[in-house]
Amino acid sequence: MNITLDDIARRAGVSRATASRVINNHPHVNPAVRERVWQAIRETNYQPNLPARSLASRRSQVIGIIIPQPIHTLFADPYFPLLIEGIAHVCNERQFSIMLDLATTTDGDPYRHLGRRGFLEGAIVASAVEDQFLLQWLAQETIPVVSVGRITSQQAIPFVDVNNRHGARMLVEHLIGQGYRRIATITGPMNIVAGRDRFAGYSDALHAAGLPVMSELVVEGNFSEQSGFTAMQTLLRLVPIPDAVFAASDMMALGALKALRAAGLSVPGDIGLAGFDDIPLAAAMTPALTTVRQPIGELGQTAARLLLDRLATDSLAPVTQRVMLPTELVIRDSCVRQR
Amino acid sequence: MNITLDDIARRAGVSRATASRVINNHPHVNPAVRERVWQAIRETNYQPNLPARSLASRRSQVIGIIIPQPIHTLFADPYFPLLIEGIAHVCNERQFSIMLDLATTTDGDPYRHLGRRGFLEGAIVASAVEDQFLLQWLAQETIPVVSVGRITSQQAIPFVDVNNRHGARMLVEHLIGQGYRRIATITGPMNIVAGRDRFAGYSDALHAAGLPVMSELVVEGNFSEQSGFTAMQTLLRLVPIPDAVFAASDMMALGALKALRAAGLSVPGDIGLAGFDDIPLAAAMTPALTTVRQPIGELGQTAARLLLDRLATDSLAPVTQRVMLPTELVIRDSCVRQR
DNA sequence: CAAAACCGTGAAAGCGCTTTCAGAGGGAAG
DNA sequence: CTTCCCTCTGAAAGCGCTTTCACGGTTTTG
Repeated sequence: MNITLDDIARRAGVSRATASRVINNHPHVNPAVRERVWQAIRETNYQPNLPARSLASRRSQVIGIIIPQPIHTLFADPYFPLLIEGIAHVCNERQFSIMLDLATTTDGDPYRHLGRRGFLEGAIVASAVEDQFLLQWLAQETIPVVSVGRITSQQAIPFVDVNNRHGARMLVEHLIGQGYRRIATITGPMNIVAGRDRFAGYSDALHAAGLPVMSELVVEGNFSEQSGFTAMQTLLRLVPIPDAVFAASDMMALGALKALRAAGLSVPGDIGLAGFDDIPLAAAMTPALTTVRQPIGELGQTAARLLLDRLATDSLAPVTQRVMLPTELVIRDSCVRQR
Repeated sequence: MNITLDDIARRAGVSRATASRVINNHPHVNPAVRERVWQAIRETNYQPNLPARSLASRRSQVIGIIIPQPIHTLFADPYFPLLIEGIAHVCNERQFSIMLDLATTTDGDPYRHLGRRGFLEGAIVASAVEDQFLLQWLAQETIPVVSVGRITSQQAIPFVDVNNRHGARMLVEHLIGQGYRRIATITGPMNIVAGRDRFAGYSDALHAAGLPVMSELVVEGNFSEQSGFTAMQTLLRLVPIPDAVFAASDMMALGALKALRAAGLSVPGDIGLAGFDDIPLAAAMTPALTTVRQPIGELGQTAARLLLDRLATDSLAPVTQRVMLPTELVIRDSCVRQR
């Protein structure tokens, strides 16, 4: 019923093997023959059968994206869409398909063994909370994995990351330079490397300036707007309140801003505010948010390239690659010390 | 190297056929044998090879979700995540995987023929702009498709939808009941049925009340917050300005609200505002938004069930099913006529 | 000018599963 | 005691492709 490679071969007067070579762009095929085969393909509008191809070649041309978070939280923050877009861009170029593992992100069995089952050739894992499921999966899975952001306990996994610590430090040093002294921070989740690193950068800057890190000024969030709102409310109960706040993500900064507004405080008039990520929204906020830019799309592209390059070279050597992308301080209006 | 079904069969002392029967829960297998096979599977931690299974059975257990929009717009609105979540829920229950076709939503070839290529067993298409690509794809693809929202020109496609027209009418009648007379609307895209229907409901309500539909009071948006903002700015240039605005999506209502605030107008003090969708944000806005609730998650679940049921019955008869889900008027604080 | 290298091609052997078919055995029906 | 019909099982034939191997023919090399 469906057109198969045999049909094409017969139509072009060649063997199945040759037809396969043409489709896969293998060398050593007479140009005239090559053209005959292509013509047959065009005439019949032939579409190769993917499962058959996967079975025979052991390559599915599909990679998975694994983000261990509920799907709605996943899309509340523009970070992930931008990351995925970067990945998708590279995958499209190289004719790979992407499977967003939604089972992981909803209520299904997390981490079904799509790799061992021959479905995925590789996977990109992002924003990895180091939970038991993830580690178990990584241990059992046999396909190449690239991580966006490091996973502490799995040093063998290639990753692409930004220098969170350095970026955060630059930012907080900027705050100190503006004259702020009682600087609070709303951190990311401390079970994620990015969360810990940005906090470390905050500490670094304070230490370097001879300022103490006071635990009352440190509140843990989870990168979401809501958590930023709540954390800010906590900070506002301090006496005196902080004179500036470094939120470890722009979305948390947004939440914090809303809490400040609700409390009748103005930014930067009454209190300075800074974020991290430089999502598009940051520039559009009032006041425009001072933040640290991380090249999110590039992060995705790089991760995809790392993975696809690895898949292309059949060398089984575990190429442990690490790529660090630079961050950049973006100074806007949300933390200007008023005299 | 990898464990195959043959290994399992040998280990359990049965034929490959029997092992396959056990795995697929076929009847007519001796319980004792069944248990032996399961034990072998457990002991070896066997994972069946998916491509091989697809090839042999012609069923991949994967469905596609196709939303013909750039990925970042896709996630700016909570509508799609909620829809996807609904679909994912049902798919997880039935051991199906979901492929979010990101090639469609980014810059790749839209609509690769994943179905004809044996990769997808079925597809759900949502928010379908009736462009040439979509129609061409629908014409060529041979797998079952279910649509969320109708596609005018393709009446044969089963769909699940809400009664947009009726919902919009109820809402606008509520506005009229509040005493508003100069009621503007920011419509959805008019090349999508939902956009046209909500506008039709608006017209219905005005006609029924003997009010004219004035073209200056109708501005087309595209469901996005940004478009709501822009459209509201347009409406604010009218003299006099409208006394109420019906935005055909909550996100557009949010955009409109921001434009009103920027113009120094208060809602509902100076102007009434209403939306459509009842996304979680609607209740959280200040003022809380009066809107029309559509059961987004249920929409996704129903679509998935329709598709999966269809796949389960091998009957080739094109079962054209239509499901309409109810909408509900949700009255909050954004359009209360002040006396 | 023989040997070696290379090019272009087809036959055939799988990849790991599902599914049909046939058959053995046992109990119920005639 | 046949005949028929279940239940359970294995052999075998694919599903549609890739890839190895072998082989003739043509070039290049020493």
